Amino acid sequence: MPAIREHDIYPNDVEDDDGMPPLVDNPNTSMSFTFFTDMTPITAFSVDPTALCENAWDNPASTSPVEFTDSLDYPATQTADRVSHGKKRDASYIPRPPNAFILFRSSFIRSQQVPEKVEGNHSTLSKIIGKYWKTLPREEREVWEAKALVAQAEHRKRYPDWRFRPGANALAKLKVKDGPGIANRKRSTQSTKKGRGNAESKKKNKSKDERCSMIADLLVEGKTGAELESALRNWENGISREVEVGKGAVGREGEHDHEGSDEGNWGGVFPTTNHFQMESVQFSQDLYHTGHVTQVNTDGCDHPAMSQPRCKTPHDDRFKVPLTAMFKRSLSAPARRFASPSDALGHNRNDSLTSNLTDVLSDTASSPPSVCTPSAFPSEQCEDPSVAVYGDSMGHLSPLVLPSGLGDDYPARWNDPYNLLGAQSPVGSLSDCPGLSYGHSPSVSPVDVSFGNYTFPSPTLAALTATKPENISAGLDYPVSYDTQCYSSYSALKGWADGQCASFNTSPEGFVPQVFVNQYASTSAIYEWSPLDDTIRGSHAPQLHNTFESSYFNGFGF
DNA sequence: TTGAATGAAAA
DNA sequence: TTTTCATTCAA
Repeated sequence: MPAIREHDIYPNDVEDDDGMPPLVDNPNTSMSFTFFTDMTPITAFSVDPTALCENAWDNPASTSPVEFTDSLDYPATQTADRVSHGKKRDASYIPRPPNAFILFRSSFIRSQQVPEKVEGNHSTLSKIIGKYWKTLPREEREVWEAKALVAQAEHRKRYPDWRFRPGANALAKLKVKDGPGIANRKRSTQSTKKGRGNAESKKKNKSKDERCSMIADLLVEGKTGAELESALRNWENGISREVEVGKGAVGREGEHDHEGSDEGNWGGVFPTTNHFQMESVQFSQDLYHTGHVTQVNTDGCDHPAMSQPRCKTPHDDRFKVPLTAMFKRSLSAPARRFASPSDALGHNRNDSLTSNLTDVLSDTASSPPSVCTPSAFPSEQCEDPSVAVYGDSMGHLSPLVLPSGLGDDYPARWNDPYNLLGAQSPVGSLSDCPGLSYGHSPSVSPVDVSFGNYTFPSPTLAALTATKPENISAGLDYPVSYDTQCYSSYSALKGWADGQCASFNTSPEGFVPQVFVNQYASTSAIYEWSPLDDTIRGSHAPQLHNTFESSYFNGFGF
């Protein structure tokens, strides 16, 4: 009996009664995409991240032994002879889209910077790369985040009906042996992986971990290949000698000891002479000459923003919120149609690239909303306007640069969160919204948005509605729900459709009438968003519920 | 290894 | 009903 896999087809929904699309490999999608070859919105990358789209599924992996490339080793179509993790996959298997780290790791391994002699074990390599990953400067990591988003979008286009089904394989295994498959998975205490083993094995693991750390550090120093091998040998010899003379093992010239933790206390600048930066992560210094970047040194390194050297071990908050999450912030975030004080204060609006990525790559009907904005919302039933929940400040957003030139020619986007594109409302104002205390109208008609060579259809409220599965509950399986695992609430933006109020007087508290309708909540609710402090407040649900229907939006072009 | 996504337990 | 978190799976 073949194993059940996440891509397996459930004919006639016999088995799959969750209301979600069947897990069908449907490469013959009817979706069409317009290509705008004259649009190059991403100049922050020396290589257009969308290039990945061309490589991700169609091209074989780079054959260059030294090039640190971003090409992906994904099947154009699922071929029977492809294997993943050494597992045989059947012809219709659809792998998951890679995340940023996976892309980075793949590229890194292909680049063969770490000689086989130094480390050939992929598990260990993963550890090394993981450590190295943590040292990546923010902007470098953002490139991979961007690539991952592109890969995800590409994946979504290619397999619109695909859905991740963790445990499908486990379930199959469960049928074979009585293992802990997803079906009978029980919550347990924290993973017992760590802490296992006796003292000796722990010591061994620590030693291995130190070696990984050392290799990662050498990579950060720019040592690769034979040079890396030699430097590592020296270090290992040093270790051996110190053990011999009874000093015990010391980590990396005795400078520090991780004590099993990745979070050391490296604060000093570590010279970056990385010789193997791939093309797409070689950032033009022009990026910093545009005046767009006002990088704050929040990484604990004493350095100007220009140089962005690495710290051996970042010990700050830079990556506590995944950049990807930031990229996603505008999915359901308010469109800032009013000049925000933040803007007035000169906040750089360069995270528009982030927005571009988000908007381009997002499919509101199936993507999770931000975990950054706001971190939590009042419940739909909240009636207390004092319950204002604070989201992230704009300052936490990506410092990526809006390419000069982008703007005039760039199409307006329906959910441009900072209205960087200067979209004007095509429809009227409050008076156009009869029967409502708060008028609303779409700020712009939905438009397709282009990203590199790709144009993605703008999500529409209609689409949102159309894809809402029946009989859903509690946000689970809901297309725009999001469980962030670590970073607060998914339910914050669940089911929220953007509705923008047209001209309306700012409330005495400074709240701008950005109106949101959670039409999928049990009770529709309307909230106001303030750009003053990025808070959401209020609920005007009861009295407006009956008049605030999606059809109303539809009447305005959604 | 990191990160996205899921699903189910806990709150 | 919402939040948390173990688990799977991308390479």
